[in-house]
Amino acid sequence: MPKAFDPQAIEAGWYARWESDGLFIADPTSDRPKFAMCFPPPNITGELHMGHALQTAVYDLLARYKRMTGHEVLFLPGYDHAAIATQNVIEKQLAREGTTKEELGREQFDARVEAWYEQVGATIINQLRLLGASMDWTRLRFTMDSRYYRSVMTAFVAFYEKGWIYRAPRIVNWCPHDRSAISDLEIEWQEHQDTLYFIKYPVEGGDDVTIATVRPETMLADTGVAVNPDDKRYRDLVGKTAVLPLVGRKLPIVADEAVEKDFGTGALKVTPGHDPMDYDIGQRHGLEIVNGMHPDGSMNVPGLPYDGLPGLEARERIVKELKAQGLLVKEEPYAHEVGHCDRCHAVIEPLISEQWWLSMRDLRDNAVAASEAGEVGWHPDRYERTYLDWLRGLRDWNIGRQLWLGHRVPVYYCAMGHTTVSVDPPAMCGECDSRDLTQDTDVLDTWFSSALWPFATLGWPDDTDDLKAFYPTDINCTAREIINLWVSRMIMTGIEFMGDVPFEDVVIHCVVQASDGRRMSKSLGTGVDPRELMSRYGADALRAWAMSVAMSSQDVRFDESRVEGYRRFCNKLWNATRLVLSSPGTASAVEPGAFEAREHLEDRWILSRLAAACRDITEGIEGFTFQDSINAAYGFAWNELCDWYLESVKERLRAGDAAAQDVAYLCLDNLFRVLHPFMPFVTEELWSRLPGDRDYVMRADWPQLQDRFVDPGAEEQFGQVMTIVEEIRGHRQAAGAPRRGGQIQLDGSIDRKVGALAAKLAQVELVDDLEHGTPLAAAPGRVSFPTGLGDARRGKERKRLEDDLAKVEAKLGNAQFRDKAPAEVVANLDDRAAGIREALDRLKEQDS
RNA sequence: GGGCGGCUAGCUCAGUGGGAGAGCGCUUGCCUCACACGCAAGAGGUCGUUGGUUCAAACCCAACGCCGCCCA
Repeated sequence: MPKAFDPQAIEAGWYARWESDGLFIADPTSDRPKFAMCFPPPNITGELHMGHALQTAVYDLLARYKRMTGHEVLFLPGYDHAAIATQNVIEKQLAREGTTKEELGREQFDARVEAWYEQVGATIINQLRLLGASMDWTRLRFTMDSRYYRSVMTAFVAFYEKGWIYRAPRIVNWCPHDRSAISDLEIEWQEHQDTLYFIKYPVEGGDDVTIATVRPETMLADTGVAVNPDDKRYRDLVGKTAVLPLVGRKLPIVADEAVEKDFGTGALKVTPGHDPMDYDIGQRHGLEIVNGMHPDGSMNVPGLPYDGLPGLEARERIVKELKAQGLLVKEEPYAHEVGHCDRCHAVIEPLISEQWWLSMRDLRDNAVAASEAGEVGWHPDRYERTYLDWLRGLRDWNIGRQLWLGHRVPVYYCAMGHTTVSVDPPAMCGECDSRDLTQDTDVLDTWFSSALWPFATLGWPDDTDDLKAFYPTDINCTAREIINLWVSRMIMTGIEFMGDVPFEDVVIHCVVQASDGRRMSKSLGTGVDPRELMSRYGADALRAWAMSVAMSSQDVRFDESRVEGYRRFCNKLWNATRLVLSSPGTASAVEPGAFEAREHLEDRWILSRLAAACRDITEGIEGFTFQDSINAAYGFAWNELCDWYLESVKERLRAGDAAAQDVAYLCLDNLFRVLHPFMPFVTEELWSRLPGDRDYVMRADWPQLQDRFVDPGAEEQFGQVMTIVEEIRGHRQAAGAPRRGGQIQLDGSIDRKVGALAAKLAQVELVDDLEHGTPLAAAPGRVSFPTGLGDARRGKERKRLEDDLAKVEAKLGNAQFRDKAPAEVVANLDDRAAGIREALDRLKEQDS
């Protein structure tokens, strides 16, 4: 066995063996309890980042744990087409090549997209394998697969037939670069330093009114002026007509409560075609809607000199002209938040546009009710509010996108203007039998298809075995920013099409930040590549780190040294195994029955600790507090098993002591089982090296040690050993004595086993009588070293004890404390005080 | 603007009402036949600030400050 653990040497081999032996494949006909998770489709726009690594580690932990606890596990992988993001990537590629998608044409463009999906899909899958994700690759799904496509069409048609999908003009977030509507959730807000322009609009009859705006170019599409009905300043103007400068359009002046009196002048120019609030005001007062902008963001004002100009250029010229006409009252600096497309970063323009909408009323109400009824568990539970707050304020969903990439809306028009909606392309018009049909050019929002993920991947709308066996799934794990985008929509569609929520629990993991405390950013170069980490530290180390932070708080700064720490932990496990394996003879068993007659204190102690560790680890997983599990495993393995137990039994192991071997193997065997979901590779490797006929730890049973090994007496006594040993070592170091040698004497009140074990571990000789020695604080007894007494430490120890005692006594001296505190708290403190006094007395003996 | 989270050792973070913790880093001593990716012993903290509740506050409450995230 090599001296050091080398992750590269073992990882690929084990993954290939698990996979070729079919360990990842789910059997829908199994009679075991089912456990299913449909892995979220990672965006196929690039490579996996730390967030994906973290999320995958959580999923795979649960998958492996559930397999070991007797479940039939489906862990289904897949990815989505990320229409807008992918189209952006391809367009950037084309731009670098000096061409555009329009020049290329749809067919060529589709081919480019295909090639990209193939390339990036393979990269993503490869990275999930490197992480050790035990996914059922025979069920890999992609949102653009023909089967999945059909699910999406079926959902659209079903909604349409219910009357929930409709086409209507509304204000949308328009990305002039992508020339598509985008979702509210795809907007990034950034503060801009802009100018607030105060512009005078003449009013028929000789008056005038001044409005304030940051976007003067939109005035060309103004169709009204609004003031607050309570605003006394403008009361007389309501009902009159203003005249739009530069254009001459007549603008009714209306009173509307939506107008803020305190903003600007309190008078608002109403542009229903370019502002959501203005649109609403326009609807209430019957104002005309003018669309003043082309899809590329340039001005659409035929007959005016600004027609066709880019927005900003138009703004400059308009301001200049207003100045010339004396209509620009003043300019003020103004800071406000401006929306940008989170894919291409273009400034988003609110724009009136004919779009496909999905009514949210019933879907939303059902999703709210399901969560309120406790059908979905949230971890941490505070995220339920994030979800509910968003849902309650939810408006109809704009599901259409004006892109080249995605699921085409299954709506067909004939020359007569009839509309046919159909899952499969219809041969003829449903109304007039015309065969001259054209399909609507809109595609669906990627989230519309992803919303169907937990059942579309299982074969819906067909009533498949998978669907019957595995729906509803058990867990969805994701980042909190995905709650609204995706989780809520899966819940809505799951209830609608399957009659049940798509998963029982939602687990929200933390966000990994760069070391500067901000989001990792590719453009700033603050991102960290999980593959690089794995190549340096191994997948197990990365996963163990991920589990130590995933659920601990909502953000975590990335700290490479912690990943490195878990690689060292792997190496520690490796060497502990090496030590035990090097002991002569054949271990008799891994069968716990052999341990009924346990003589050695250290054996009883470590088995008791093993049971405690297994319990803590299991509880951490069940409660989604994975950091508690990994901490318990780490602490047990390193601080208890390696530092104390193996040190205690080294000689016995070397001598081929069967009991020590049995206990050591039992500890390692169970430790590797409970660590397997956290660190699958190293545990599989080491478990396979333990004696006996072994299958895979991956399909071993989860330890059920329960109370069999719990032994409070042994814990108490071994605790005594540890404090005595630590004190002797402290004296030794302080005295500058050599590493071994010296004598201790302990009173008869100390158990013989405790004394012997302590002496062995502290490398001193246990004697019955010691003439000159430093008294111990930890136990009645003395220690001496060949080079001196070793009392340099004594003064300090005494000070520490005295300080401690003072604190405790101060508390105990408080009558109100004795009066009101619970009896056991008082008793505990009394005990502590007594213990400290005893220790101090022992130290003082020396002085007398 | 609304919401959420964080502020504890030099760094990254645990700790939810009664004894301030871990990993890394640092200091000192050790290549002790599992491991120098190691062993042992140490140093290091008015637990963001100010009030309040309580016999008792890192922990509960209020206000404030700073950092970050989500949403509008």
